[in-house]
Amino acid sequence: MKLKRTHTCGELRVEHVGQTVILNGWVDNWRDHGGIIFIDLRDRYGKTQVVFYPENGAVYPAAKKLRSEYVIAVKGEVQARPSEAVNPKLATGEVEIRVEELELLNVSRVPPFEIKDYVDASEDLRLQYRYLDLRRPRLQRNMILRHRIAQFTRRFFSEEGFIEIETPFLTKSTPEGARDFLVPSRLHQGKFYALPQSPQTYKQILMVSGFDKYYQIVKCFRDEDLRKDRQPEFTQIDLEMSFVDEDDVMGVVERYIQQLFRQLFDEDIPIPFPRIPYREAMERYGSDKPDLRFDLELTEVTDVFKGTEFKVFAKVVQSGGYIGALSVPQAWDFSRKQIDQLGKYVENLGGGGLAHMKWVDGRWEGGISKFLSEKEHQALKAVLPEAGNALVLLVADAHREAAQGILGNLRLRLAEELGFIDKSVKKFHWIVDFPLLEYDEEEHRYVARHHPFTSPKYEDINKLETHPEQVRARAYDLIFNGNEIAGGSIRIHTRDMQEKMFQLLKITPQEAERKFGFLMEAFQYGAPPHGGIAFGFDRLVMLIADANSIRDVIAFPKTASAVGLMENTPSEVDPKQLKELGISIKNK
RNA sequence: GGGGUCGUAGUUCAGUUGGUUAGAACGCCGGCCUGUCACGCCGGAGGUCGCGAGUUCGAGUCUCGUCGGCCCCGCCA
Repeated sequence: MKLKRTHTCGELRVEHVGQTVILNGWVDNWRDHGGIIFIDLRDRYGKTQVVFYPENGAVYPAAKKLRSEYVIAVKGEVQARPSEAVNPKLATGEVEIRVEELELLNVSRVPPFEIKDYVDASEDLRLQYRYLDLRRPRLQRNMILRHRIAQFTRRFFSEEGFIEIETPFLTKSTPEGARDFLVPSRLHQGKFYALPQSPQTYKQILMVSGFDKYYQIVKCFRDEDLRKDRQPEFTQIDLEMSFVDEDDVMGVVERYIQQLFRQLFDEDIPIPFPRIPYREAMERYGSDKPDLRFDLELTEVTDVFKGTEFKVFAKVVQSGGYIGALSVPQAWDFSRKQIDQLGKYVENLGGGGLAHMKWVDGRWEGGISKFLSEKEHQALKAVLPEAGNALVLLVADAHREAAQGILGNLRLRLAEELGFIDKSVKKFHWIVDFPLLEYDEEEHRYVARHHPFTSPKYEDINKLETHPEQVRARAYDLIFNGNEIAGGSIRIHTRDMQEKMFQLLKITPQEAERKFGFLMEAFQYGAPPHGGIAFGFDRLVMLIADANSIRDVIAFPKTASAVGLMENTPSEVDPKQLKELGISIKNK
């Protein structure tokens, strides 16, 4: 190319008037008036209007042929626009380039969709032509935002004394947790590496090595089904610190979030964040990641129905279950159809059903009201929050948390439907005191709720063998507007405790040795007390960018079925490659 | 693995009870236009109605299957 840019397309202002400049970029929009031709030239910095006049016989005919997404270089003088032609919507809107020279750097086929934020295209098309989608201002903004947050993150943790250390991608498959992506070994046929679900064990080993404060912005891999906020490969901000307790880890995270919003967006986020025990979150909001931008709390009404004639509830009460209610004044006039839809939603969540009744003008009506006694009517009214007319939704289940979870989902759905959520509000809080273990019905054993390296709370250690389900973990999750954006814990750092934990998880000493022997051995050489946390980086960026999906903040994401539409992955491989790996494909 | 939803022009969508030649907007192509900026005006081209069966005199429309996108449940320590 002859004409190399002297400025970007977002740069020129009135003070450049009179200068001769060169711009490079893409034809964003062209307006041919028969005589004068205007072209908006675009690059990632912005747009600048360039003007071709018919009097310039050398370039004018070539300008006539320019089309969308052609790549051009223009040389010319910056001129002030006539006052009536200033475009206030454009940062460069007070000036334009009177083109003297034009160089066509490349032509473009007509793109499958327009490179404009205001033009919609289906997501599969956008993913297939991801390079064009990424050329659009919105995704460019998202990627640049992601870059700024990543840069801030490195600067912040470095200044806090954290060392960035890379950990391997070719790692060891582990029995607990998510399904691993496996990588076959050519040099060791029949053996496999696993891509890391997280650098968990490596960062703990780094603590044993004395690195004290470690961080990394790192890819992690989990072979599980996708969601709008879950991709098979995703990025974590991973931290680990030695000689710390919960307050130290949570403290540095709070400073990080506060500084992030202050330095990047000049926004004040108050710290420390509230800490809500897991139990309380479930009781009040029916979620371990409640959205606190709106109220609407659950009410336990189990006692109201002690000795009830209403069979469904009677059965639940007898089995020691839970009955909870959600009283929604704003939904008091919901139609039969709307309530039926809520019922279907509950069924889809795996709930037994949704009971309802309405408090209208001082009395109960509709739904299950006719099956309840006058005493129950009064007791229910007394226990529910004071309100006028309201729709009351009731969920009963033998399993307390199952019922609460369903009510929690209803709470969220109703909040969205009824517009309770103020999008401008940012609510951060911690969930703490998680159960260490939960019982896995399928495997008939306890499994770690967080991961098997999480330390139990000191005061609960004596319950490890007698009441494992009551033991609380030294774990904490950071919730941002109802999204889990970080989770971590204080770890086990002695071999004895780690062995005890594996024993509780019904992992045999042999298996523990085979899978985690290196970690337990390391613990025998002066492992310091340590703990850490990991952020879902994509999620954090998604929430800050106000994007609808994690895919909008990842340059090359996969579809919901884990397919790369642009490059067509996964794909079959050459039989020769398989042979080298000692792998044969079993036909279905 | 299960549930929901969508699939019609290059794109975003409309398409009545199953009935003549499947429409609109944007984009694209051609013409006109010297101050537009999501320019304007005139004209034009453009369709395997995702794919495959079936029902029917007749299917974009109904049925079954299948493929794909998206959302949810399960799953995600």
